Amino acid sequence: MRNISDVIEQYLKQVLKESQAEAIEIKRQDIAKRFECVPSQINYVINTRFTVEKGYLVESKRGGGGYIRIRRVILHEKQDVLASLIDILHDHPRLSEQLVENMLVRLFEEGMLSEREVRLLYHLLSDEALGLTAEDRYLIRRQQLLALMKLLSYH
Amino acid sequence: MRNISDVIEQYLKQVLKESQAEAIEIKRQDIAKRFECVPSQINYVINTRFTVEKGYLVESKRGGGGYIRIRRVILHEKQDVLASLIDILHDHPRLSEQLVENMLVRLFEEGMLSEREVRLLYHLLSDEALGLTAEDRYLIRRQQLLALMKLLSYH
DNA sequence: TAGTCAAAAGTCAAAGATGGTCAGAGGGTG
DNA sequence: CACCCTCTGACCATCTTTGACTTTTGACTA
Repeated sequence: MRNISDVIEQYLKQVLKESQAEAIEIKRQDIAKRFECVPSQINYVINTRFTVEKGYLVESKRGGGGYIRIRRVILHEKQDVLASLIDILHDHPRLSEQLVENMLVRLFEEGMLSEREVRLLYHLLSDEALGLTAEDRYLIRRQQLLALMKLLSYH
Repeated sequence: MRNISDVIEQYLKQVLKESQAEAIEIKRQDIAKRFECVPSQINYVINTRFTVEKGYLVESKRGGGGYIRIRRVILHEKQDVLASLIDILHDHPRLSEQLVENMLVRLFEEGMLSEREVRLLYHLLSDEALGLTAEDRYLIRRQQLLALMKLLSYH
């Protein structure tokens, strides 16, 4: 594994998988020690790898007895997944390639898109395919992702 | 071998062949050092020798833990179909919904897209989904259809 | 009860680590 | 000689790592 962030990401996902529960609680300090990095590195990993659109919810508490709780979001209804993704679309003015990818992968994990469809859509929505200005790309992505959600909602 | 680019090309192909995997991951810096050239030389080699038409796919990541991944792919046997569609794209400045539909259906008939994929793409490329001005829609459609062809050109 | 303190976790910006782009110089070949 | 590859380096973009500084919380104390 090339960088420490990836290693920590894998570790946390492993722990999450092994614990049957839908959430795990960690101590930032402990994880930082285990991987010999500064504590804020853990925040970086969480902010970039355990995002809402990827299907994770993170809560935490400071002070004595503090913790970081990472929760895998489980939504049973497809409509709920779509609704939450639409919310995310509205929350993010800048729809980066990364965000688009995260959302598409999420749809795959939820069984709403095939792997091939994800690749296909990701390529069409990439910076490279769209060209234009960043602002225009954000707009197109929003439009097309909304159209996608709409289509998937009455599959 | 007369120039360094050819040497690097051979080297990378050798590594690719020897590793059983279908992809290799390199560090631009390392290769540049090994052949005593500037890093951007590696980009030159990749851009001129490892193109999609030649059956290679290249992905990369910047920053800490960055890499360049070169993947061998098998070209789709229906290159002629794609080429003719690309010609059509270039011949038509105004890519109407109708034209888009025709092209997608053609790809379906050639077995290159599933029915669902056609529906999906048609929806995303529709006037309704795109909004904007007619001129902008033509542009986006061209860009995205070209990206689609490129993607379909290999397995 | 209010104040104090230490123990978490959070934020943010700078520094570090890679890879990408582009335009111009250099060189070989018809 | 002209033209097309190659090669180079300055400058850019992106992702990661680090550390100083901030905020929150709970326990202890006056």
